[in-house]
Parts: sequence; structure tokens; C-alpha cells
Amino acid sequence: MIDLELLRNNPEIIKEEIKKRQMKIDVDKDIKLDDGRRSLIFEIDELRAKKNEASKKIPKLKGEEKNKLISQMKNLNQSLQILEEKLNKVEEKFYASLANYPNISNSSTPVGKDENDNVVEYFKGEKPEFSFEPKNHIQLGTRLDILDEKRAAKISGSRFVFLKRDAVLLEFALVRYVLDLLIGKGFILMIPPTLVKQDAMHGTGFFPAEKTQYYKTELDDLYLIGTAEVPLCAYHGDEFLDIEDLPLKYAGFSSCFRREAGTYGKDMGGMFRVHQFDKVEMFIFSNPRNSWDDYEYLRDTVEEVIGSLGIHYRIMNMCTGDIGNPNAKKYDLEAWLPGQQNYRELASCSHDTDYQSRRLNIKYKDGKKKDFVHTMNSTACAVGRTLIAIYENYQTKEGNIKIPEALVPYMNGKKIISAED
RNA sequence: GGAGGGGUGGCAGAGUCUGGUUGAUUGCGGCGGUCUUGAAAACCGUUGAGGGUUUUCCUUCCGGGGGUUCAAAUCCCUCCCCCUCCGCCA
Repeated sequence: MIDLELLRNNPEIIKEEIKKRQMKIDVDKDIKLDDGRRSLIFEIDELRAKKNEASKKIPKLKGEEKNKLISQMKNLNQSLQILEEKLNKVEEKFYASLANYPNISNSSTPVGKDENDNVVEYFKGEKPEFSFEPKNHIQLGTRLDILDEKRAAKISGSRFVFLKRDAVLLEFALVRYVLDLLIGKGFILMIPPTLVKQDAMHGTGFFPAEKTQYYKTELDDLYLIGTAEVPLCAYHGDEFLDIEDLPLKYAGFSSCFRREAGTYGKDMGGMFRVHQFDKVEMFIFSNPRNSWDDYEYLRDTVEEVIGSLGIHYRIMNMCTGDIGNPNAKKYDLEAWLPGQQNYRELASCSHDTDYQSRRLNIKYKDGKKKDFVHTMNSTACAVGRTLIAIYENYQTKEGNIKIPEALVPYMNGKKIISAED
């Protein structure tokens, strides 16, 4: 949700933003809707004031006078009803249109059309060198019998996998490692519901969306989350947060479900792009005054997670044409995958300013001042993709997989996954 | 799934039967003040959120939605949520 004051006073800023994002929205039409809406509210309020006044008089009156006023009020109610119906229609239109408005991007977000205009900020770590042709994670996982996509396809269709044997232990090791790291930084741990109501999807900016974009349960109007961002953000919906508690940092572990509509043929096979995966997601409620510092801290944190696993990556500053509606800014962390000889998205770190907090009504009080908090989120560890990065970066000539040093204690001292086990 | 009870301002808790200066008594908490070297206690005052207008007022909100009525926290319908008991169950 955008600020209505901005729409009224600086519509050119919004129009400019829409252009930057390659979107098409008729802003002037919505300004007219808002004007109409406000004059209706004014008329309605006046009638209601009359009505309230009469309601105080009526019990004191008697006989003819009383009946006269009552019948006057009956008439007034008819005009009131007509106006209210009008207002309802206008508001419905107005807010439905407003729901499609993007956030205002930060000045540091590069303006661009699509993913080709994203900007490489910097590289971290070293590409591993192999004296042999590195395998991809599917070859490695299948050989070691820790990944089974064929049977997953039999049971559930394409884009599902079974994690098996040491892959399961490695997932839990990874998750526990990451949780420990985040506990140390004061994050509050969560396991949120993975089924949520429409309001939560809408409030976080995932709705409105095409029906093909998400999973929905048949009987209960509940939606499967694509990320823990949704329940973590909606967690404080309709609340005032104590300014002393900001920044309020959560880390949520959940399964994530994505239909991946429109990606047919892309990244087929393996577990890079699957309908279901597990993820530790960080979510921060922030004081707007410090939120851009908190955001860099958030980026530092995901870099620490991936960096400490010894994976080479680069940080991308995503352009206006490639960030989501709620995002004012977004970094992607792209890890080097030797099996693909390419950098691929492992994590995503977004600053949504007050876009979500407006929709979900999450505020803080600073003395007498009331304002919306800022929200931001970042992947801490998308387990499937991180496993891919580990498999491919830590493979040996024989096709075994070494365990990253940081995870060894979490694997009961095990240092390598090999076929001989 | 069956039976019953309940959702009121930051919290607790009246008001609902018997509709009308009740946006709502009271207590706690919060804020301001008096007192005090300071604090506590005591006392006094103040204290919900949204919208429109704009500094003055108006309006909406007692779980959500709908209805009855000149008038609804209060009556009716419906949905949601919570609690207790029974059944079932990881």
C-alpha cells in the first residue's frame, strides 16, 4: 500500500516509479476516484451528524413533534443509503487499484528493464579449482543415493525430490548451524504456520496475484506459503510495536511451496527449482530512522551464513524492473555453482520500507508520533539450494562430498559423504 | 464431530435480560503534576484507534459481515476465533 498523501500531493513521484518498473497504471484515474470518494465521505458525514442529533432529541419529544422528526429521519435514511452504496463501490474500485501500486524504490536501486540490468556489487571468496570436470548436484546426489528425483516424480510429479540418507542429516545440520548463528545475533526463532489466510498473503504484498501462482486448499480458503516471510510479517499485524524493541528480529524455519508457473523447462531436474523446499528466513521490523542500516546488517548476516560455509558468491543489486512490488531495494546473493559454471541465486534480501506495514497496519509510537514500521526480509538459508552449492563446491574427484568445516560438528564429526559408507 | 460458555479501549473487567446524552462505569498499567535530597507511597489531572475537515468540529469502530429500528455494545441472522466437557487422533 502506498501513502495516500503521496498520491494526492506528489503523484508525479508515483508516475515516475511506475515508469521505472515497466508497469502501466492510470494514476490520474485513481486520483479522481479519491476525490469522488472524499466528497462522498463529506456528504455522508453531514447526514450522519444530523441523524445523531435527531437521535438525541427524539426520546425527549412527544406526540406530533416526535412523529414528524421520525418520519424526517426515515427519509434521510434513504438518501444516506444511496450515498453509502455509492461510496462502497468507489472505495472497492479505489483500493483494488491501489493494491497494484509498487513501493517507491530507493535511490540506490538501479533503474533497469529486466534481469540483464542488475548490477554486480562485489564478489566474495574464491572459486574452487578442480583438477577434473566438476559434476552437477544431480549427478553427485544420485551417485551417492542421497537424492531421488525419479521416485519423487512418480509420487508427486516433476519438481519434487526426496532427500535421502546423509542429505537429510546435512539439512538438519545446516539448519541447526544457521539457527545457532542467528541466536547469537539476537534473532527470535520461529516455526510459523505454512497455511495462511488471504489477508496475510495480501498484507505482505504477495496478493493480488494470478491463481496459477500459488497453492490453495480446497475446503478452507487457506494458502500454502511460498516463504516464511508471510507469516512472520503478518505475525504483528494490527499491532503497535514498542520502539524499544526495534529492530525486532525473527528467524523462521518453514517449508515453502511454489507453483513455479511460467518456468516450464527452466532448471528442470534436481532440486534447484522445486515446488517444495525448506528455508530459514530472517525478518526484521525496523524503526524507519535506522532501517537502511538494519538492512545492510541483514545483508551482512546472510553473507556471513554463506561465507562461513566457504562458498564463493557475488552480491547483485537488483534493478527496478526485476524487484517485487513491495521492494524498495533488493540484493540477491548468487553462489558459484561449479556444476553449472554459473552464479545462481541462493538468497534474496529485500527492504520493503512501509509497504507491508501499511497493508498490515503495523506501527510504533515515538512519544506522540505514530508511524508505520519498516519491514525487511532475507533468506538466511534456503536449504535445497545451499545443499546444491555444498555438493558442487565440495565434491571430490571420486564424486564424494566433503562436509564444510563449520558443519562437521553438526554431523557428529563426519567429514565426508562417500559411496563407501 | 457432539454439548455448553465466551469474544468490549494497553490489560483486567462492568454494561447486553428491560434498545435512547454509553465511545462506553471501574480497577490496573502509561503519561503529566503536587509532595520529596532522590525514589516509592499518597493525592490531583490526563490517557483508544481510523477517516474527513483542518485547529475547529464532524464521523466511524464494543470479533467479521448482514438485518430489524427514527435510534443497536444491547434484539435477530450468519461466519470466524477462543475456553470447558465428551468423542476421535499424530
